[in-house]
Amino acid sequence: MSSSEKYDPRAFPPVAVTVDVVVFTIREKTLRVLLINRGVEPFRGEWALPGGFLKPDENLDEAAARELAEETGVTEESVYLEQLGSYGSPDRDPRMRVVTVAYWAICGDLPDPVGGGDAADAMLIPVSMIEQDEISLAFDHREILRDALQHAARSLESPLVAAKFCPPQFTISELRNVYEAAWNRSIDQGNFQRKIRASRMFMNVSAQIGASGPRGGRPASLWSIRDEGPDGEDTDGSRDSEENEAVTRKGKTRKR
Amino acid sequence: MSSSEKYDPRAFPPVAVTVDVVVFTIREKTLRVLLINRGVEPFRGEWALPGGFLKPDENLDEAAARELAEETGVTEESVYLEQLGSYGSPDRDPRMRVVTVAYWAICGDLPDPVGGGDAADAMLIPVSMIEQDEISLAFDHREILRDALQHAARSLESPLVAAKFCPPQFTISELRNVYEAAWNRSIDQGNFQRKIRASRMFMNVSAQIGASGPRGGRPASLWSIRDEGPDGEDTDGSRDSEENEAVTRKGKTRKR
DNA sequence: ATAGATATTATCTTATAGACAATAACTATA
DNA sequence: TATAGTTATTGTCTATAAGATAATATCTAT
Repeated sequence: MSSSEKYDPRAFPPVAVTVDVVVFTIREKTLRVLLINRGVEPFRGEWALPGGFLKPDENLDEAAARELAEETGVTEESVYLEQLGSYGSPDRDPRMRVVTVAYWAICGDLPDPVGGGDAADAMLIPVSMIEQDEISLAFDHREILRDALQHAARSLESPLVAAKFCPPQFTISELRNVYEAAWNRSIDQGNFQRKIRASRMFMNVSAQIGASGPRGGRPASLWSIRDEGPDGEDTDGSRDSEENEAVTRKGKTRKR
Repeated sequence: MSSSEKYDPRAFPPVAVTVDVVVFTIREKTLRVLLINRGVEPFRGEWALPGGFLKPDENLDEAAARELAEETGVTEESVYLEQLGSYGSPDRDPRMRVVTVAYWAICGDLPDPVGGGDAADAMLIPVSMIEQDEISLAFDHREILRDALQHAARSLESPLVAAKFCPPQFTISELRNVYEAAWNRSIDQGNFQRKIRASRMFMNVSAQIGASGPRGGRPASLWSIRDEGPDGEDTDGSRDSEENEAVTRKGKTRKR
């Protein structure tokens, strides 16, 4: 086909375009994904990613944000939401040709009883259950979720992305828990601390007045994403590197 | 919208799905992209990415491979072709709603006079011309190309991807030229040599019997992608690291 | 006061990147 | 043939970062 006939509006094959969203969050130190139990055929009773039709007047990002809001109630612009890729096998939906544009999102705090409308059920399923085939997904959503996990693991190399799993103010240990949940291995406390402080991506709020955890221990300091300015403050004295730095994934410390 | 009505086939908005391909290659040590001069309205006479409708019986990857073959004649499976992302602003095509799935490709050797059919013209345009706004693109193809360039620059961190710009057998300097063209800065010869050899991603063909360049100089050895096996041979004696290693982008050597 | 738990800092070793110098092997030309 | 120019290849040095590991600080619970 030459490009001159590419945009002939009279002869395009009938295709429906949907947007699906892979919503990640962390619960009980476990990486989880939001799944909807389908109430209708096909795949009735199976779990699927939340999603829906692209509407005539919205672009793809807007459609994804809308789906995210409808399914979770989360509307803040602070949410991390990024396009993952598109899936369009001719038979991925048994009823008609559907191309879906997949997004993935990080929600630091989800309202617990998600789901609504006539969706039969909605749950935050640990991704380990899907990886171990303990749960089967509708359509090609297992493939989408696999790609999303891979993409998320890479994106987490930037601590700024990892911080999206955390509340606005967080301890360095909370941030470390994100990595341990997503990468499924333990990370050395001291080295991680050094890395994060040296990155200068975060700033120290309420210097060392965090509360102790339920099992005691020295209270941690609270951090938040640096709101920049030509040169932000430094509550403590660390003033090391610039602001590149990523958290590496090839370390050898194993999951506890 | 709840997921139960998501797949109602009777009520989906009319959308056309196309596939566009950003084809990169290197000519005269310059990174270039294949563009088609549009022969019809809208954007008649402007440059656009090659692309076309998604056909009823093919998936997205197949459609991209077909477009690539139709527009360039390249059909080898050795070509690097990867999905980039989808673009679906409601007004990106003035005539109707079109969602396009963009791909990007690396062609090591393109037949020079590309283009065919009733496409008015096809050319390999240096990406620097588009970056400097010396050429304007149809639709949102400038945005797509910008994203493709960014994605390609990151993908090049793996020398295996960079090697796709080269013929099956290549010298380390040819491989270095890929980085210099794509990242637009010079790279230290010695350090690059060390890096590539240490990576063990390539193997030494015809040990040191390459021909000299047109301006003389010590002849280079030829390399190709390692075809693995439990432990491939080593024409020379280097036997350093394992097989991770990426080429870093943050160096300070400036473009010559 | 002591044990247990977590946070934070410090040391040491190793690997790698980048800067830079030195050598090797060719072509072209005086 | 000698010499300059060009490219390929190897070597050395330094700075930086990662990982392992230990030491210290500050809390809770008993």
